[in-house]
Amino acid sequence: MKVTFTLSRRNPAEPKLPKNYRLIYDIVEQSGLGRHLTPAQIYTKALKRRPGIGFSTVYRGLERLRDLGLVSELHVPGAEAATYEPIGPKHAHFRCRDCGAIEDVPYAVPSRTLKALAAEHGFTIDSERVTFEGRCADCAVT
Amino acid sequence: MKVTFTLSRRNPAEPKLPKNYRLIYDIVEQSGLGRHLTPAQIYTKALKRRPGIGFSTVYRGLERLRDLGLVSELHVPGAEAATYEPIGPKHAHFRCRDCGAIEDVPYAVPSRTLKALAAEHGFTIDSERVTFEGRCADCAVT
DNA sequence: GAAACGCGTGAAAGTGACTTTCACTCTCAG
DNA sequence: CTGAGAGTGAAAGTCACTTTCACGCGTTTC
Repeated sequence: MKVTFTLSRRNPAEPKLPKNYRLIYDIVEQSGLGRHLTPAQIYTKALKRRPGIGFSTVYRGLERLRDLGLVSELHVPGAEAATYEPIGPKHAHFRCRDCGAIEDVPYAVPSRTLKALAAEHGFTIDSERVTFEGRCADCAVT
Repeated sequence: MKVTFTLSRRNPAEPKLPKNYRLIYDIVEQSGLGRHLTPAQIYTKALKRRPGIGFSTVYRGLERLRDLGLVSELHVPGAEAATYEPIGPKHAHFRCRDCGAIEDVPYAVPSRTLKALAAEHGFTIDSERVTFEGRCADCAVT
């Protein structure tokens, strides 16, 4: 799945993404949907492809990519670090309280509901985050 | 482990909960529904009522109260620290990306949906967290 | 009562995820 | 070629939170 060139095709006039940032983008993208990488994991993978790359570069890259809307940042309560995933269809997350595994869950708050809430409270809603917690199939057995 | 605390609000005259934990509970409780206090804020309030109380005691107390299900812990992406609120009806949270204010929002994932998701994926769901992000009424004007 | 026990306590040090700083390097328009 | 600005890596800093530990207070057990 070569999405990598859509980036430049989408807006060729846009300033080129620095190659390290591009590398980080590729790593997250290639992790695939449903995978959730921590900055440390991304750094490890990046090191193999570009020895000498710094930790701070990875953080900076993730920050930039997040701001550009190219990757999605995810904070899950109970998880020690943030995780990053490719942009995909809206979904919720499930975290197992025992093993800490994070799974994608196909759920989104109905847009009708969002509109109603926004109208009622007088705010605008840009994004939503839904996280479930419980015990995953594997841990439930024990 | 014997649970010696009966913390029913109907009988506050029987505080078997260590007094510092009770103090912390009272502070969160008195903050009222819809308020969200950080440990630092709670510590400040606690200091006024019981000079000399330690930071660690506040953290320990919150941890205990959370485990006992007496207060609710809330991690909001973008907010630097966790916040605590009294136990109340299930609701979602809204955070303004500009001023950082956190508001309660009356929304909960339908229990029918929860059951369906749990059955489909083979996990059990103990809790859910829904957070919206956007611009609040005040900040939208500017 | 007195001794024994255990939970609660506060200060301080530790941890770990991120962030900032800074001197250096690379890139590229002019 | 050249200079300005963006990017970079190492290291130090920040900050929320956790752990440790010696002490103390209250309760239990003679």
